[in-house]
Amino acid sequence: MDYYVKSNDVIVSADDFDLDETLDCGQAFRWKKIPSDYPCTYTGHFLNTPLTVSQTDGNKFIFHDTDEKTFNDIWYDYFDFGTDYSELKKQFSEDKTLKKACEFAGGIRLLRQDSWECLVSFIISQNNNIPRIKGIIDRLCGHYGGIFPTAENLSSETPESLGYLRSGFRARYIYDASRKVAEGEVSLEKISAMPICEARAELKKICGVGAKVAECVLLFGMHRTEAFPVDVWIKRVLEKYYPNGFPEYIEENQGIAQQYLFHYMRNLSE
DNA sequence: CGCCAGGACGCCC
DNA sequence: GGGCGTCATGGC
Repeated sequence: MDYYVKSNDVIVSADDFDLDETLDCGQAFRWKKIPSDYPCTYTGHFLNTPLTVSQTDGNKFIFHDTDEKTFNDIWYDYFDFGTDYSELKKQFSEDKTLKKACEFAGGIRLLRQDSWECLVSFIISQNNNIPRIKGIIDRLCGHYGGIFPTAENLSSETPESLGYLRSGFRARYIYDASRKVAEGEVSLEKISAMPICEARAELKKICGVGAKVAECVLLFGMHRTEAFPVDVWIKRVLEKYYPNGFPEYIEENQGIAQQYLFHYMRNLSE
């Protein structure tokens, strides 16, 4: 990754990075593709910091209206520019199926998202499809002025007052997560530093957080790259390509491998 | 219309 | 421990 500042933009050249593949592969739900003069432009947030970013050609990116400090303090980490994905994909490609998945969408990067937003987002994700998950989160943020609400914000709601989300049975789960986090009964900060088994158990204290959601929070919201969420798509991958188990040598990065496989399997038939 | 979705939970055996 | 029905909503 290399960059320079030009007027109000930070211009980045980065390999192993594709905006469509990274921002629309089911790890984050709040980035929106918008029309622009560039081939591909997305707008979104990390916490309260907004960003509009374009991909101009293969490996050139424009972080619009961004100063050098904001880029270094926020976006460098958010887009995981400190990780060598080329090296990771080289390791993954020792496995035949993963090699195909990496070739299919080699521009996926594991975003370092906010743990609280991830927790709520993946509670909403259960037994749900991606377009509708996005809709519910959109209504949630819309209700709070376009910003993802804090646990304190949401703990003053009730499952009933969350009706505007049309999130169904998940409303009381959102409320329970908000209350427990706001009151300190569950500390996401402490969980992120725990050994992974303890972290899983701690997350599951929240109603509506089971094995899959806990794994997603660990992977996407705490960058625990050994976390391995198994949803229906990954279940199909495991049954079809890994009847004897997933390669052990990938273990500490199996969450990242999972992202390539998820995207590969989901788009295979399209 | 029916089937499905980045599942969790309670109940049953 | 594993199997099964239920949960609310809407995308396709």
